[in-house]
Amino acid sequence: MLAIDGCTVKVVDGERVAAVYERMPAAEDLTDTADIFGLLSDPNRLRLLVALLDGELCVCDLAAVTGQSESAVSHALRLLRAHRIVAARRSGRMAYYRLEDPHVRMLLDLALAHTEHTDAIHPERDGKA
Amino acid sequence: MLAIDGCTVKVVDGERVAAVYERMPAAEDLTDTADIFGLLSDPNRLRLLVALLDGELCVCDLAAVTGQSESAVSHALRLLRAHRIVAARRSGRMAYYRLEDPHVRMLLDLALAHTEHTDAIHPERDGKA
DNA sequence: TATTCATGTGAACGGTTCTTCAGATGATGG
DNA sequence: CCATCATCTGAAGAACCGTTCACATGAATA
Repeated sequence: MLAIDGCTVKVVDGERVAAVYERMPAAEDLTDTADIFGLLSDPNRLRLLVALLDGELCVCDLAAVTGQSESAVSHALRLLRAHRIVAARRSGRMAYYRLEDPHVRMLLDLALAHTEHTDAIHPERDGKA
Repeated sequence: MLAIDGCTVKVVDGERVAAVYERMPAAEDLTDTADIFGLLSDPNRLRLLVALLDGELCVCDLAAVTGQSESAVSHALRLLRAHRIVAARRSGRMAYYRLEDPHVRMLLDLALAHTEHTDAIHPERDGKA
């Protein structure tokens, strides 16, 4: 038996449950991490970030490379900018964006390194053991 | 000028655009990667996966540790199972789940290692440069 | 200053996703 | 066989997200 936020729940392996519960990161940290993953969960945003991996690009070039409308790119960059994942440099009426968050860069590197030589799993069939 | 899927677009730095476009991973790979990130973008699913980092747990223990209904846990596990991120071992009427995908494990390790000592960015204020 | 151009923005529509509920399945024990 | 228990499932409603459109902003140029 284990008391979690005031409610007692039945469990099978109480000790493991208590131990895992102890090690569980704070709720706030988990939602922050989930937010980051959420920002990377859109193919078009992913394309933008991948495009920025080797250096800055202006909005219209980003639109060209990623095949999106400039408005869509602007919206996406706004989101990424709000989370400090991306930063803008102004030059006249142009805006040059760069990948600012080294943590996100690592996640991207790791993720891309693997997708290149792993067969993706498509959930057509249910993974019933 | 650059021809992308039949449509000619104006660009500022044509060479860079062409180079970046060359290095851009296949659309399919990008959507697969985005899907993975999407699966990690929900706090409750993240809790489940974190709970499974050190070993298998049954559904009801997962529900207890993560503070979700058993139904919600079952739905989440179904999704993760369909993508082979998680696998189930049956023992009578119990189902013990484990983290099956080493790639996802690496992403989780990397992400959690950083959230512990980085101040999260909350987009209350716009990140206007 | 008027025009053009790159970028930014708000509102709205359409699609997807998360949670819940009620019930199904399938194993266990009397 | 009947009841109970752990898990699974489908349907439904609400909340969320991404794209588009029309327009705003603000810099460059004439």
